[in-house]
Amino acid sequence: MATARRPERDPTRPVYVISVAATLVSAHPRTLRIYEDEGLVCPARTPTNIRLYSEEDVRRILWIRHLTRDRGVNLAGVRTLFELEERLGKRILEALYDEGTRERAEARAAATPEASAPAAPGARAERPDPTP
Amino acid sequence: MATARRPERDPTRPVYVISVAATLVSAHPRTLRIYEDEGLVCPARTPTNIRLYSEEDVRRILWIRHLTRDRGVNLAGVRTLFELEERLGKRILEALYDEGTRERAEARAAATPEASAPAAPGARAERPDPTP
DNA sequence: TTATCTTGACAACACCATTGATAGGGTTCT
DNA sequence: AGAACCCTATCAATGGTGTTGTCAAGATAA
Repeated sequence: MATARRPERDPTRPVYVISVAATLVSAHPRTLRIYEDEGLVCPARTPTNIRLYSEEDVRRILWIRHLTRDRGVNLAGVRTLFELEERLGKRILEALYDEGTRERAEARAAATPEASAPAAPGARAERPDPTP
Repeated sequence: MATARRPERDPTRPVYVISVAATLVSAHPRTLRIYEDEGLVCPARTPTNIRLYSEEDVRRILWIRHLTRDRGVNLAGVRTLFELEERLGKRILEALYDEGTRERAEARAAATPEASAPAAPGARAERPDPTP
């Protein structure tokens, strides 16, 4: 705090209302509500029940969009993938994005402690903290 | 042959023609051909081009049946799950079947080197050895 | 006040999974 | 040789899914 230059860059912070989030992921608000009904995303709510999506929520939705649109996976498949990811502990989905290089991925996993994902396929550049 | 007591217990051995394999997994032969067209199974062929499914092939198909019928995952989702499994090295799908025990799964993964699968969920007692 | 949010229902559209039937032709077994 | 199975390929019916869209009646935010 103090400086107030960088207020709160927490990616878990709920900030986007549904219309904004829908625009960010190129989907209909209706679609986002369906994702929530299916248990794939859980946006926060204001005290007055308005949905607020965080960066992380948006990222998650971008994964859903990628899996469904680019890979043809249905929502049941997405649910299974997410469940598997949670069960196994870590970001297994990103392995799909390392096109053809498994060995190097393992080497990198041993080298870097975090941050190896080239962001979600549809996601733009996900910089953890540029702090200009 | 010889003793015929323990002929070949190799689960990779191609033994079942399509009609038999279809019966084993409760599916139409047509369906099995579709799975193959989709690249989800690769049964061996006789020199005269007849499909022969191994125990492993049958198990794989049982996984497909479980994922599609019980979990509602479509074939694209199955493909993604299989791809992920191959990318990550090993049997991640079984984590879905360990109802509610992740920590123990990790402990077991460090302990046992192989063989932990309780067979495919939908699979009925999976007789690996009819041995007539 | 006006725009945007909430839930719920209904619908259209195109695609998908599965089973099934058909055709013409090859293989296996009795 | 004949029956029963396999091959590929095509066409179709059935039921389900993903996505977008709209309408309603009401709460919230600028």
